[in-house]
Amino acid sequence: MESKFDFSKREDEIYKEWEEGGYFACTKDASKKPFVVAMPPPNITGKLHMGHALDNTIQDIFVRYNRMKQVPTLWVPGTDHASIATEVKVVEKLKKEGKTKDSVGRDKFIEEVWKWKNEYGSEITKQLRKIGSSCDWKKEKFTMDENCSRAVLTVFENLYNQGLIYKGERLVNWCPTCKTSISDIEVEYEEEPSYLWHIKYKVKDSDEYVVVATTRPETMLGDTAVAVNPKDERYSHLVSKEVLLPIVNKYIPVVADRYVDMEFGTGVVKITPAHDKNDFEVGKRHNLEVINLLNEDGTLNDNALEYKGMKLEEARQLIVERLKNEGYLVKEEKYSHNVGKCYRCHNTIEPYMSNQWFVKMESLAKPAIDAVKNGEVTFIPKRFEKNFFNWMENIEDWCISRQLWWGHRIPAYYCEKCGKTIVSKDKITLCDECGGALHQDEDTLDTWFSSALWPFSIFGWPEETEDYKYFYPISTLVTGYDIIPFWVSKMIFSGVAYTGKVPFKNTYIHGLVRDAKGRKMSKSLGNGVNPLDVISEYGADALRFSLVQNISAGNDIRYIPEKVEASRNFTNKLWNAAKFSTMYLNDLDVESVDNLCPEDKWILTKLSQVEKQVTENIDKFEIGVVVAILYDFVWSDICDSYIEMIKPRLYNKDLPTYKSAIWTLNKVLVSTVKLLHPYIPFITEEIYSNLKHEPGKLINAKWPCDEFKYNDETKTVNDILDIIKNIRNIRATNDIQNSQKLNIEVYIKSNETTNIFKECEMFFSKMCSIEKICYLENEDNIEGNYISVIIGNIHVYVDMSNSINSEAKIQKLKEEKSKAESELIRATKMLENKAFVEKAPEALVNNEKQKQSKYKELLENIDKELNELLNLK
RNA sequence: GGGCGCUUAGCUCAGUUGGGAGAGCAUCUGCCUUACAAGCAGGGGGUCACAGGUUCGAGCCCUGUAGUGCCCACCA
Repeated sequence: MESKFDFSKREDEIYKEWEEGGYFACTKDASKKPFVVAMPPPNITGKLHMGHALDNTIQDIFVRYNRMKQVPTLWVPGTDHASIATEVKVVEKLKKEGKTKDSVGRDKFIEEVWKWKNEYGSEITKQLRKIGSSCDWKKEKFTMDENCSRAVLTVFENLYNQGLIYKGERLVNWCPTCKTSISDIEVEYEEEPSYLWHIKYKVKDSDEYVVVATTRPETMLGDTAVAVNPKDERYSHLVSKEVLLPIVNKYIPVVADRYVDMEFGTGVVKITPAHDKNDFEVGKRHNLEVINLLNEDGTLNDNALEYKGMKLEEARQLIVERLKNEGYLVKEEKYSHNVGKCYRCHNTIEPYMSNQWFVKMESLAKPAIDAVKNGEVTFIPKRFEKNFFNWMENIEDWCISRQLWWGHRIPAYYCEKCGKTIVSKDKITLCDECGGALHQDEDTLDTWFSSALWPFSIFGWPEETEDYKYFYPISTLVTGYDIIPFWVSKMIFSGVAYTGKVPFKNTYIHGLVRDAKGRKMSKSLGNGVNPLDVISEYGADALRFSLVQNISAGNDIRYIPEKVEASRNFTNKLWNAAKFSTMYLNDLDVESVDNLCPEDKWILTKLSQVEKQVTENIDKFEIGVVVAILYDFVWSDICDSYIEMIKPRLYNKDLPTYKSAIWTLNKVLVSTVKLLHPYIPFITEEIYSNLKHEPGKLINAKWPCDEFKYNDETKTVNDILDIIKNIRNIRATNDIQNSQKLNIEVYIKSNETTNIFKECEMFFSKMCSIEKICYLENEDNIEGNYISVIIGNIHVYVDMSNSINSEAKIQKLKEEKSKAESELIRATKMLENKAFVEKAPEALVNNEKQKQSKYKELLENIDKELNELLNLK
């Protein structure tokens, strides 16, 4: 084996072998329930970031684990057409060429986007290969594929026919930069400093004024009323009178509406139905005129008098100036408030009247809520169910139309002759009523409309394909909590509504990857870490391992470079252990061995225990726990203990136990790389190829399920390791170098333990430089300068006569004494507590009793030794 | 305003039905011992945010307080 794993070269090569060898494909087996994962499709404009790295590592862990358990396993990859993001990219590209969307026209533009997609859209899938995602690329899907599109159109038509999709003039969130509507959840709010302007309106036929407070004085051009609270006695006499709207110079009514908060501002609100959601509702209740002030690009339109053509910001300044000059402005108060921003371009969103398509949510939400409530879908961790309920129970109708060209065009057709609207999943050209020509709706659908269908559209739904029948619903969805409202909840209600089944059983929710200071990684902060850079420096295995080490579901993790380094060190440690074992593998010419030593039985038993724990925890989605168990097993048990214990055997070919050491080491490493493969797939595959095992690659090797249970050997070897640690500690505290040999005398009560102990004698010389071991018939005759180590039923006396440092020894004994005393007190106190003895489980009480007698005995011994030493002085 | 988290060693975090506080990194001491200095051996370090409660027993369950973060709502 090479001295180091050349990850930069081998990771790519190994991945190629897997992909070209067809190892990612799933062989259907009707007798087995498959394990299926659908990758959250990244945007075709996307670049791999740490969130993808984490999300895909977790999916890959579950996938590789199930594959090795010989479950038919399928992971379907794919990408999302990302309407806004992609359209923006292509518009930018056209701009550089001096063209615009309109100058090239719709058909040509779409062509351009496809060209762009074919050129750049697979960037992200290449990058996903770099981190080792074992998905079946032959089944890769795209949300604008024929199949997926068919699903989208079918759903649209069905929902329309059920009356669950409607078109209407509504106030929507309008992004003047992207020139499209966006849904409520696509608006992000940011707090911005501003002013609260107090403006006075004169009451008609009276000398009285009312003062309104507003953060948006420019919208007064579209005011059609002022409102007060019906209970507000200050203003009740004004209700249904009229006030003069400054600048516009027209009278508008005073209305009473419960929406007005008497406590806030002056208690009088200007009502602009066309540009504020609440005002729109008030307007509906009072039949107010709706005056739209804006063009699509966010400039003011004809209704804005002399401010026509200006940007809102510009108009605001002029209007405030003018109000001031004309004496209408009574107060200018500093105020900060939330401003809605587009989640794509981060420009300010305007509430804007337009004709849009909506999905009626209420009847769709309910069955989805039920599916989660009755456990058909579970969230891991469970607390995210509350998030889901909170979102679904307060859901409003979903605005699904977008004024974009890239995406699924809405399958609604309008008759130019009779005006009829026909919705059809199939392309139609003539009106079925009057035979007139039809033209299709210009809008496209929200990207999330198609991703909502992902778990079944990828299998060919609405066709009842073989794949759909076998693979749907998928087993586990893995995603971050930030897209529960965008995507997870939509998939759940869609699955239930259209296929009659929940789309997935388990939803594993992970957190966000933040920077070392806990900040969200973002372009504007420039604190993003590129996973590809990390991979080229440390390897994909190290990155994967560091991302899942010590994580718990749903909680954010911080990206800390030292953690990757530690992970790299771990993979290196594993590599070296394997390299060590391969030095001897040529001599392993037998299938099985019979003369196993206690340490072999010990490590094999530990392996069985680890295998069991790993399986149990991964089945509970406890990835962080699994990683910790394996890390400890490899580093501490295999490397620090087992390999050190068998070195004397390996260094001597003539020993009858030479081959059993090699056999065991190989056996343990083969199983261990299997257990580790889901986390660090590349290096384990490479190591596996160097070990002795049944033919084949690790990626689909059989998950180990060896059952070794040598309890006596395991207990005794554990105790011996404990004793060795104590002797090493005695050396350190007494400043005794390893070059100076020590002798020990051993007393063991049980014959069984004595036999095992005797087989392990050589550990003492190798691991803590013990020269001579004497066995005692009883302990009564112990005399002279000894330090005792008592572990289990093994009593070891370290002969200190040649390494006299009586001060240090007295010190050490005193420490031991005080420790033993406090332990004894603790146990005694607990046992004196009647309530404890009566109510605690019996095993626990017995345990304390055992401790009590053990420490009593220990204390006697220590006292004896101490007295001897003190008498000597 | 409504909801959900978090607070455990210097740092980053685990801690799964309540049963003597853990890891990695950092730190200190001693080691180039023929798998590995990306290493080996040993050590130090915590009133589990605070205050009450339930319990024989609480990091864990309940109530409250403080700090901190996120999501939803959007009072102009």
